[in-house]
Amino acid sequence: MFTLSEENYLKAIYHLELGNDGGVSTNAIAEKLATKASSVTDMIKKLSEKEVVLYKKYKGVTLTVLGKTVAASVVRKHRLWEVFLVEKLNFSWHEVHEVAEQLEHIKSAKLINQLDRFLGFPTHDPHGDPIPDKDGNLKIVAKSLLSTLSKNESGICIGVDDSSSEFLQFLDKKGITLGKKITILDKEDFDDSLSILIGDKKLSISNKIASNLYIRAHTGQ
Amino acid sequence: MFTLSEENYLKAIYHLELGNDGGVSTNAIAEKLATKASSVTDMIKKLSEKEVVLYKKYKGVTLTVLGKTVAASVVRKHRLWEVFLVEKLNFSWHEVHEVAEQLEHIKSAKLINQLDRFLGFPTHDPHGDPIPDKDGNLKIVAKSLLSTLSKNESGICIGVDDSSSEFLQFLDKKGITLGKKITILDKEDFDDSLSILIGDKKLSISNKIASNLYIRAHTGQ
DNA sequence: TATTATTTTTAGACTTGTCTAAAAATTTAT
DNA sequence: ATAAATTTTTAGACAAGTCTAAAAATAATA
Repeated sequence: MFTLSEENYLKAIYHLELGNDGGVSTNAIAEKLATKASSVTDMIKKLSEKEVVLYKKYKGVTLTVLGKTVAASVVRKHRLWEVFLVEKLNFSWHEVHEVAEQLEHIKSAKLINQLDRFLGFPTHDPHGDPIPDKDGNLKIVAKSLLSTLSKNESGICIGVDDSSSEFLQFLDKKGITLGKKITILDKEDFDDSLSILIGDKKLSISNKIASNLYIRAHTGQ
Repeated sequence: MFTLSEENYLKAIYHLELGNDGGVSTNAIAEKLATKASSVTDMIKKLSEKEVVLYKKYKGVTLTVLGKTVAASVVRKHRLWEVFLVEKLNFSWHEVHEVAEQLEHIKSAKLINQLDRFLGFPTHDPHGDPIPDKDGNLKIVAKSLLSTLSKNESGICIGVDDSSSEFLQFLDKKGITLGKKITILDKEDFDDSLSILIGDKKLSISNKIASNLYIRAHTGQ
């Protein structure tokens, strides 16, 4: 069994490994968890003894198969609870993270399996992130950043890269939500801003916004 | 804000105060929380500084108004989550306690208010215990132990005194659930066992069982 | 490659919540 | 009312998780 703190470290390492493949640095973990590098070293030693991470001094850390399983289970719980909060308790997508951060540590296999069933076995959370299955596997959906589309291309908005409360509330204000069709009307060379059509509304958005929105990738046109 | 441990102490004191009115003893708290009296003394000092309990050395402890509010809020959360688990996630009444013991510490006012609404503002948990309202008040329903009824009297089963997993599973096996009508057919002087009619079934139960079942009290016959 | 800068680890300390063992206060019984 | 038994508190210790400051290792630069 793992403590709340151990679970948080495993989750952090899991997310960091998905970004850069190869070992994860002490400093990167420290920054992600808003703690100090020395604390990370201490915890890594403990996790290493529990055989959930591989660790060589000064060489960074990687999750073992067991570690990956534990981390994925925490992520699975986090995202299922987020779905619950939005679908059943009328939370907005920008309000769920903090609460899910607590709920993800509740220990009960039956609870999470029944919750999964109750929610209809969802595959993605309210931000479009995939929900790991019972074995920790996640179905990767091909996706592109809106900023990479060309003029006249279009697609369905399926996720966000930055899921900070501020960004999500900004999207709410602009009427940008998951599932909506977006078409690039024009691209401005000067500042890479975009003119888009979303639903029946025309909007102008900055490149920064477009670089944080995922669009379902097309095979054909 | 209160730590998990502080909340557990407040809850324990709250439950003990409902039983015996007057100050709660260090030993009683220690037994309830399966800890040592010395640990209780330490924690009581901290709670006293936080002004949630009144404490005089060697004289036991009582909750302040603030302490009672905090404790009731924890109990409210515990019982609402129990309703959720039974009503929505198909848990049995004997499976909910352990999980609710964890869920009761999740901090989010919106979560608990929305959960309350989602469940239809329930007034009692799956064991028949009342759910405190937002202000910590609970509606006391007049109730009697089944063992106190006389021959030919009847009533509705509305709760249990002992809500241990073993007892609840025993009741399941016998087909005794909340909401069912029970009629005393006969009382045995020898061992105070009862012959009862529950639904359309005749059962013989010991006095120990009858002393752990609550029946809605009648004003008239 | 030698030196500087950065990253990582170690050493020692602090907090929270717990424990054991012994002392002090209270209660019970003679 | 004094002695015995019980309850409660104090004193000192420990584990988990964190921190600061300093040392060691690695990486970057001249």
